[in-house]
Amino acid sequence: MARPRSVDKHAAILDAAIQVIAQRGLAATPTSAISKAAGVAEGTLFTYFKTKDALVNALYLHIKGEMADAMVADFPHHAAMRQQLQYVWDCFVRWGVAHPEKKQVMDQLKTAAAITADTRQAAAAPFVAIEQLFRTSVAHGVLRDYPVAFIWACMASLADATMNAMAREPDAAQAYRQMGFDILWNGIAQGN
Amino acid sequence: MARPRSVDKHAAILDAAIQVIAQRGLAATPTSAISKAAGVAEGTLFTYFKTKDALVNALYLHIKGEMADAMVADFPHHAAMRQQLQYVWDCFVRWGVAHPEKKQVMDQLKTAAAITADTRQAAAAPFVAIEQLFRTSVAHGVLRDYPVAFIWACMASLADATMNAMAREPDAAQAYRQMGFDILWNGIAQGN
DNA sequence: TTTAATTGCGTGATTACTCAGGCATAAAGG
DNA sequence: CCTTTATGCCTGAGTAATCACGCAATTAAA
Repeated sequence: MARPRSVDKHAAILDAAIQVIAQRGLAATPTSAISKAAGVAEGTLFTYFKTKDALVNALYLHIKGEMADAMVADFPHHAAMRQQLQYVWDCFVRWGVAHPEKKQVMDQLKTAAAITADTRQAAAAPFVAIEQLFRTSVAHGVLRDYPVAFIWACMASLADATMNAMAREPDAAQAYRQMGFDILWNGIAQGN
Repeated sequence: MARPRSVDKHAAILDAAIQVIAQRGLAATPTSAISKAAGVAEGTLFTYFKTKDALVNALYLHIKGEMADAMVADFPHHAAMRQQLQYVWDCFVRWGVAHPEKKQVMDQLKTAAAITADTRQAAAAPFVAIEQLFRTSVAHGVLRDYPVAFIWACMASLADATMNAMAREPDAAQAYRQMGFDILWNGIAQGN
């Protein structure tokens, strides 16, 4: 019976937040800059997000969800585990290079006090499938018997370093992508 | 002919900044909180550091310098390269566990817009010795022929993941320390 | 006696969020 | 199909709070 909220505006605000935060840094971006970039009034931002912190948490979930989507699409369910892992790695790392602003924002949000523990937990949910891949690989003896959470953390941190190298030297991006994966694979795969 | 600046106060301000920033996050720590924690007046903080950004940059250099010191002391110059690398790794990772507040602050500063490019470059200087270790290792065929800067980035990121795991599960800290190093070593050492 | 550190209140700038008035939309009723 | 009406979105100037830093008076070292 009333004017509905606009999905477009919701998305525009999140997109604007990505652009502005990537450029200016989270601490230096006032809500006014975000609303202005989104093409809405300052007040409107607060009908879509109760507080700035709420916006930032929503942004975190939004970007993490996109990352997970990119890694799950076209997953080679019947390939060998090494191929599956490489697929996940490639998606991960390519996503970062294809969306540098989003990666920069994630770098900021990772350590932001505004992100609650609940949000961090919820953001991990879409990645259970990949954790399952690790679990299976360990069970089959393909990977060394390390805690799955630790393997995941090592992969994420290596991917981060790799994406930075790819961004810094775009000409050698493909080489770094493979180097990074080789380091990961040699690090965690069971030698024989 | 005049009252000299106090080395103690300079140090007290840096120490206080570490404590407060680790607890509240960089964005949420006003200079007043730092000066209060340091036991000096607000104005005094600004005779030791021109601006808040200057303080933050000095803090970055201070902590990075400490890290480098921890890794260079008692370095086993005549040991095998694997032992040398493991020594560096152990120092690095133990430093993080021994100084959790400092590590937290570094996590914040790593992505802080306040840190200038100059500061980042200056902070890298004390680590040239370790970069040299990598260079030599690559030249001798001990490590794979990857760019030294990339190897360094991978080590730093893996160390970060390892320190987080050690902090989360102190009982398994030693196990994680070794796991992390094994992953690194297997990842970058030349197989034969 | 001179110089500069020290103090802590003052201040101008910034910012997250509010709110009153206006307006668009969806449902109800004809 | 048109009108009515209730609902809640949209706007942007306003506000209270916060903060980095300045400054005039005071104090301590040389």
